[in-house]
Amino acid sequence: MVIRLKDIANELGISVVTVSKVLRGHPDIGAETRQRVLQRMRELNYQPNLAARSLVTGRTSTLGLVVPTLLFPFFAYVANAISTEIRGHGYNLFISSSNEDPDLEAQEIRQLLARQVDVILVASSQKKTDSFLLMEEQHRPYILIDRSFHGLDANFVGVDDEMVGWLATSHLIEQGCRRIAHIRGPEVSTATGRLKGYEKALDAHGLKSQPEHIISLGTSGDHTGERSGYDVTKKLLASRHRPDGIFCFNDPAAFGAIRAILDSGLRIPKDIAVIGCGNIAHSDFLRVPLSTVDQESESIGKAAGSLAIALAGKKTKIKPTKKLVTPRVVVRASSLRNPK
Amino acid sequence: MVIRLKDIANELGISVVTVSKVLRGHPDIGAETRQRVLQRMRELNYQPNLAARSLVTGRTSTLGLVVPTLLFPFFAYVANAISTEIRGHGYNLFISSSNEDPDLEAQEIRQLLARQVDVILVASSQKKTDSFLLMEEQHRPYILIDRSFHGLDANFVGVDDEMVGWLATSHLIEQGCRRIAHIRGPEVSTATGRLKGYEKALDAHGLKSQPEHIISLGTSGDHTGERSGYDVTKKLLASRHRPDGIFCFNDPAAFGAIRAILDSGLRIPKDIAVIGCGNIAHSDFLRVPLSTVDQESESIGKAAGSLAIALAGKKTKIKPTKKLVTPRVVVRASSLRNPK
DNA sequence: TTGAAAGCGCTACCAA
DNA sequence: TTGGTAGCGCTTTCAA
Repeated sequence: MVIRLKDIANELGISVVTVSKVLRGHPDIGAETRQRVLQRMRELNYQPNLAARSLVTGRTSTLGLVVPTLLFPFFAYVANAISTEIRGHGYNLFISSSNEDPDLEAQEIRQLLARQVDVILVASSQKKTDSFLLMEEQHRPYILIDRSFHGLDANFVGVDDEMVGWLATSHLIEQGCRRIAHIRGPEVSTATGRLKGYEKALDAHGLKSQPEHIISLGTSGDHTGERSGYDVTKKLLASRHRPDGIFCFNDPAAFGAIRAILDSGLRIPKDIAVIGCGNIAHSDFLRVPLSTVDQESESIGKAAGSLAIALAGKKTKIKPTKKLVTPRVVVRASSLRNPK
Repeated sequence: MVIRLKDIANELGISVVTVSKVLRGHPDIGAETRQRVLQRMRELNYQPNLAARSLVTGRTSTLGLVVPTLLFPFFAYVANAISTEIRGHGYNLFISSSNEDPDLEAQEIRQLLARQVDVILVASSQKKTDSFLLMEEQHRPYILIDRSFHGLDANFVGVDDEMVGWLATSHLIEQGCRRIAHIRGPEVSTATGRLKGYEKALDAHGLKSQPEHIISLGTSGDHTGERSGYDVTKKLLASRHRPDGIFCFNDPAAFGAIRAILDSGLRIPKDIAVIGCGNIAHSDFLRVPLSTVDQESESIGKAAGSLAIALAGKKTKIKPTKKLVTPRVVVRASSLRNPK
């Protein structure tokens, strides 16, 4: 019922090799033969068995993407962009989500290796680098997305997190904030980068970074950070030097921060200005439209997709590529104190 | 460098068949042999080449999912739920997005067929059923998600759209609305189902359905429906019988509707109550927290995933399964006129 | 309990 | 320009 090369060859009284060559657009085939074959393929709706092809060529024209979750829009956007980028190059994309669980992630990577995917793209939530060493060992190219690892010289595509922190903080400073707090994320490169940018911006403007103004978003059971954002903001508001600006690691944390501030009877941005990161959709419909730093997820996905295709099938390991995308500040009401 | 069955067999001085049997947990292998093989596999980090296995077995243990876009949270949630559901069953999921383009969708389906995926899951944006007939022809099981087709007796998993319309409209009626408008979606099953539920609810409560109160969301270039929602609501507000309640096809349209209503100096929900559909994340942080009908995307994904696994490898076509998930009204400020 | 042989559908290589 | 042969890594069948 499913047509094979051999069926077409038999029907037309020619060899499978000839049909195979036509299929792949091989040059040395007679025009007439080519036409006959192509027509029959079309009539029969022939689709080559790509699993069989893979076995011979050692390449599958598939990519594997592992993300912590698709529920967080950033990863959905990246996935969509990769998918769009590789379409038309004959590639297909396996997507699996690790639910932020390092062990599940390692297992997904092993599974994708078994699937012989040409390149693995991973937004990792691991602490250890075992999975990456496994890929190195098997000479499978891989690309880190969003989160990088210290001491691992790998392909990387992500936003320039230090610049994220720098831009967000500088913006608050420009708006007249002087006691700027930072609600930071967990111990991964994105959070440490943003923190560093925050500190540099304070320094550059002669502002002192107060230890009590850097507070960490708990992660336990709070998927997006909304609730934690609320809780830690409450603490910030109670501190001796109440901040007049807060840079939040991500938008959900900022949602929580805004709720906490309004609950306390303070005004945004007059008393406290708030800026988040991620540019979650519809943030301009919020009670207080949220200023944010856009991570340019589409650019990241596009760059990662095309890098993956470039890497696919390269036998020799080439020098890892690092692509840092430039973030962009989106100013809305939550931080706009001095309308021009 | 990549280990094969044969390598292990040679090392241990046994045959590939024996190793293969151990790999698959075949019963008739001696305990000692099994242990030796398993240990060596672990030491070498052996991963079977699944492409080779597929070629023999005719099954790939892969599923293909085609969605219009991952940018719309509903599809991201469904995809995530499918991914979670099939994990641990040894399945991997190809995800591709058609960007709402019927031709691209057809092409993606062909490609997935060539990949020999065991089952195809598709949230279709097609008008024609050619792709589905192709899958039938190749005896590939497929599952329609979210959108069904008239006259196509296929597996289907989705929310009960008629009940969505019924629940939303009934809720508005309970809140005292008497002139209820509906901003409907395009000519696909989801929109027609919700419209039908809307009309039935009006009927059941002795309310007349006014033609001018049913207005269609344009789709051109407005990805989510926000802008169209705004525009058509403006029209509704200008109509002779201004509605006192609006049921919107989806949440973004409702965002637009809310903006239009507030822009016109009217109050929500006092002058006009609004309810959407989809329960987009963070809708409780909006200027006016949005009431909505939750489509239970996780349930849909879970059901679709387990159905897919049940279908995989079934040679004979079995009677199509229809799974209708029950929607759930989420009441927030945009429609709550009579707090208890 | 173990293994030899055959073959899945395709492509690479080389000869005609 | 065409095609025979071999083989990709695995599983299936059946014999030992």
